Amino acid sequence: MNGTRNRLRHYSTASTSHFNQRILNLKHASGAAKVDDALQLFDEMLQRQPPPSIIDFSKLITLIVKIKHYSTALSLFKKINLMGIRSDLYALTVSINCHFRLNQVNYGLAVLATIFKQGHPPDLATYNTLIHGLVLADRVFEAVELFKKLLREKLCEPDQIMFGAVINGLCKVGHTSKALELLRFMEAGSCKPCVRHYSTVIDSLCKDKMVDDALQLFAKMTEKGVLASVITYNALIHGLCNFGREAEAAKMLRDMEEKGVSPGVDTFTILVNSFCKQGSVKDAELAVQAMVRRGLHPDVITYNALIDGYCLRGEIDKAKKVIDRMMEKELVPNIITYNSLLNGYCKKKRIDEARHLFQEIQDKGLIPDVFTYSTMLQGLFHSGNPAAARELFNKMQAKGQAPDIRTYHILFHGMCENGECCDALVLFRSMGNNRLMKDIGLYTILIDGCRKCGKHNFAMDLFDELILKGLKPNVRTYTVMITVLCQEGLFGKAKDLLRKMEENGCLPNSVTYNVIVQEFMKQKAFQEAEILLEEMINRGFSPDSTTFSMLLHLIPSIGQDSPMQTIIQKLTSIKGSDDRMLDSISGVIT
DNA sequence: CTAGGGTTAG
Repeated sequence: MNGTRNRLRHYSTASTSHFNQRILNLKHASGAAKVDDALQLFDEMLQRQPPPSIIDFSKLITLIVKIKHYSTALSLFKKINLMGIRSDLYALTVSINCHFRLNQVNYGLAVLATIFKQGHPPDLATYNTLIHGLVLADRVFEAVELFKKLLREKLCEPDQIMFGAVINGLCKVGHTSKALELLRFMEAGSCKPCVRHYSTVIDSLCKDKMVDDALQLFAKMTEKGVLASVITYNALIHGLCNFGREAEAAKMLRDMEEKGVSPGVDTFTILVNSFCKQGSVKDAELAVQAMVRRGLHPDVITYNALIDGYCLRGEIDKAKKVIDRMMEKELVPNIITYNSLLNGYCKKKRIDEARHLFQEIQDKGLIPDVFTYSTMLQGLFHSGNPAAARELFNKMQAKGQAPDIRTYHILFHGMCENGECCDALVLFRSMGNNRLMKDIGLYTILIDGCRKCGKHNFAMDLFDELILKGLKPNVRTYTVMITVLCQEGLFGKAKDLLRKMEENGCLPNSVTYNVIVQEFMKQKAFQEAEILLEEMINRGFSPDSTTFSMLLHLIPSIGQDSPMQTIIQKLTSIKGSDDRMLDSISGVIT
């Protein structure tokens, strides 16, 4: 009797270790066959008598979860349960995770109910899975509520992972200040924040345009002896770049290397992208050289940034050369690569080549996405073919690519640009009460579109309408509206609106002032133009080239002691002050 | 926590 049991146990252990070895082998395997191999192993395990334990099955299924085959994982759990093997807390927690990832939150919660029914209290890992899952499913509020309940009722002691999930959730929904509070709470307590927590909040602050606060937090973190990681630096470099602070970003790169943190391909890609966006592809190329010198290989994303940079400047041939360069490195251009190229053609109104490329993309087996269609739409409108554009707009929906807000911006702008503002308004009205009707950008496009079509009344009605709806006009909306009023000769109202926008917390910018000054000059309201010109200069804005040349043409016709004369003098002396921006940058990255 | 593409005022 005893001998039999021992032999059995011995046999069972041997088979388990056999499976364990194969599970371990699979763990380090990669490629497409991995799932198939795992499934085969699963079947073998299922047939084994006596069957392996739930622990062994969970090990295997966890591998399948890691490659994101959540529904497969769930079906395997179901199979073993049908075979009479009961899930333990670990297995149930993995199931919850799968349901959440599949956006089946309610099923996940049903599994939680099973956990309670089985009489095991959930452990920290279960709660972490729940909170993380709720955040992933965009149910951050519930995640935070659960977290608070756990704290309040002392159901568990939150660890760094739980704090991390909550901080991440708060940042995700834009409550960065709450995340910051939680970070302070951690600093004061026993579960101290680590780089990940700081990095999440730093990244979120940067995305909230509070780069300086992010830098402050970075300094504080360093003071506390927490070492920054590549991710921390990437967030800061990205934030700085987004606000044109490339020189500081480059300094940050230096700083990280001095501290022994190696920048990654992504770090350089951020810089490449940023240099391209602000028009300096030359610096972008230098950044690529710098990364290669460090033994890093530019990837598709890096090359795409460069290609986009060239396309934005209309240098399509150079962009194509970059594509050749990346293909030599055996990197395959993707839809994003071609979208940039398509955008290049469309912006240059090379519509035949754009159409050709659009076909070529599909011949290559790539599927045009919202970006592709939106870009092509814009090209068709821009080259004066609104009918073809409308047709494509229908086609994209038929092909299952739903237009997004930007597609609609392009559509309505395109229609108005082609004199179809009445059709645009009809279409706008027919769209019902969805998010589009509350989009201030779309209203701005329509107002300006009606203005360009000469329908000033429609423009003014739209403005009243958006105010009635409680929408907040932005600088662009006000600027367009001021133009409408000026062109109607309603100078008093235009000036009132200029004051009112400020009262509403929306400061006029350089474009606003240039537009109003130009309109006043066009209609020979020189006194008014002069006052506003003075005001704009005092606020640190300078006339654009149009305003400037209008002023120059005025010189012969105004008196020597006119105030306009002194303004012109003032202007000629500050000319040329903007040209020393980009020099410092190329020198910093070496 | 992790870099890339399409949109609106002169």
